[in-house]
Amino acid sequence: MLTGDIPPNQTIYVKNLNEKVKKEELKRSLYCLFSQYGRILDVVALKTAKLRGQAWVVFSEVTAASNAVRQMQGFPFYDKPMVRLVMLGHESNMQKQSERKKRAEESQQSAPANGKPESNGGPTSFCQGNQGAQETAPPNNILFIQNLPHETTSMMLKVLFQQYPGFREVRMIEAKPGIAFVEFEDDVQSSMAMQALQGFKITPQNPMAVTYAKK
DNA sequence: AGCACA
Repeated sequence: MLTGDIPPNQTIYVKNLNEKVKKEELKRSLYCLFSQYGRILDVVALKTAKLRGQAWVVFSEVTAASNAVRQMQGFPFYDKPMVRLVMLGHESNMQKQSERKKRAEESQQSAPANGKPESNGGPTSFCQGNQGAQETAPPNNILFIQNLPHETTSMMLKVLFQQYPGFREVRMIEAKPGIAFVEFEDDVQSSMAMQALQGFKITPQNPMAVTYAKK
């Protein structure tokens, strides 16, 4: 199917995950958390002695994987910082990885969770803002920002977003801390800003999640 | 610490 070169890998490896979290919930939360950066094909997590506390997240885009790796370093996930997130793809296991990827694509319909947290009594709050991954949401000149620290002001966001052409304004809702709307002149310009500031951390535990606003 | 699901 894929011609020529082995495509650059789009799988990231995470470790130092909280081993007390049940496998299904872990996968669901990872899926939700990483969906901010792009479409996810698969999440693998096992609870065997050797593999617990680790996971593989397969993105459909390499750029998404690389953004996720950069921006989620240190993110407090179930009380443990995600340390040493890495992108896979050394010659040593290129072969295996492209097999994995193929399997992931084939079994895409069994991708974990569509953002339906069934609160099994655990902190399943990592979906708090997935109103749909940005890749599937239709472009909009208005961006929806989530996961902001509650002390964020519109002034702070203005400083960040006005660097990008077409910036119009920031709107925040007093009653709903942690989110904001940022308007641009058109959706090409809003998209540029989204790419640039996706995952930007106002504090280390708040990588901002930028999606297109719903219409 | 730890690098793959069947």
